[in-house]
Amino acid sequence: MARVGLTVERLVRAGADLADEVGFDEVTVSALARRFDVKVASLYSHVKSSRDLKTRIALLALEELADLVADALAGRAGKDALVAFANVYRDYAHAHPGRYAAARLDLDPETAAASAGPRHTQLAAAILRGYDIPESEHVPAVRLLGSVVHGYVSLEAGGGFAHSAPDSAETWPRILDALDALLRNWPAAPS
Amino acid sequence: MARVGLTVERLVRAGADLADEVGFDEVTVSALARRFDVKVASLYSHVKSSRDLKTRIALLALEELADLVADALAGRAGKDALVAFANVYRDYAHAHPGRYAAARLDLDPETAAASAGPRHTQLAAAILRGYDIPESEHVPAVRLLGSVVHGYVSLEAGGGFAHSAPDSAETWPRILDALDALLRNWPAAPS
DNA sequence: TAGTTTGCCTAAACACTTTAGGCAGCATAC
DNA sequence: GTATGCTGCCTAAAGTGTTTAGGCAAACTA
Repeated sequence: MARVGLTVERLVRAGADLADEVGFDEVTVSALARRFDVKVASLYSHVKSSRDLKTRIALLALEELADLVADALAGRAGKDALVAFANVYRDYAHAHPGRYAAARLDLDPETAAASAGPRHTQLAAAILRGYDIPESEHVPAVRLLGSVVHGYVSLEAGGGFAHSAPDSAETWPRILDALDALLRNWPAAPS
Repeated sequence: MARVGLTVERLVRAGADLADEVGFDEVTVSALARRFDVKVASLYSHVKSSRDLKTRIALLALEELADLVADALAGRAGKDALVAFANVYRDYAHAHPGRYAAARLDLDPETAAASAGPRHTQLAAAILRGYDIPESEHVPAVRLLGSVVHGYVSLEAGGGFAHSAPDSAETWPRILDALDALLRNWPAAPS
């Protein structure tokens, strides 16, 4: 019985690759075992359950994404930063659809709090430093930013823009122009 | 063998209810059979497969939503229409989380084209009539609108805003204010 | 080298999906 | 009012995924 050298890390990484290939919903403990040419039960020493595996893949994706965003934002400000920020998500979703889907998995509150999720919020907030938005409006502005980026990327991934012209790649820069314009002219809060 | 009177319509409606109760991912032919107190195999005369069932639930949800949006938009224009439009989606997602998730199912191109999906696009486009946006910018504007609404609602549903103040219900009106402001001051396309 | 840990195994129970083939309830035709 | 046929729900069975219990051998540790 040759030992293959399974570890949680290897399993999670392979699971993420599998997700990118066949879709996050298709990631299964069985499929992962096949990929390592190992019996299914063997994985259960490393991973508690199918749900646990998926959660770990989600955490990996969130980390990777946060690292990429942090890199992209370094040394940029204003629209430059905004565009870089948004493109990281969109490019990642295209290059790693399974991982991106994983990053959208509903985590339970404690897990979510310990994940890279909050880092994403902070990074988004950092972009606002390049714009003149009152502190009190930062939360809604960050949420809008996240909504637009996630919304566009996810509708695009779901084929929502596939059957109308022009191509979704063409309208994307316009979306960013609009977002930049909005942040430059953020409306005053009503009295 | 008392006949229960299964029909595709009853199954799909019950499936949608089930989705709202336990989550769309948990909707299963078996669970549906249990709900009708009928053997699993019996459902397969009405529904081709589990995938078929889910697709039909998705189509139902898209129809319901489009009808609600159409109703809400009747007799409204400008920001009034925008707010009504966005609220339909958000309220629907809160009241019917499973149906809303179903509406986001990836449909194959032909099915998607025959669904109420295109109606959603048309309804969103109708909102722009209340704003002064050049025809050539309608597509990006509609996509932005859809992205913000879907993005916010889906991040909210995923608990993305759950662990930061203020409550997501409080920032929502500000998001709509911002969206309205953006549509009123849509940036000119770069030369 | 002996003992302990630990990695991967076999075996088995349980759930969901899907197909094949059977029998009985119901509607129609006479 | 009975015969005929369709259809709805059934039983049976095979395939796949999840998960747990318990075993054997490989690899550290002394």
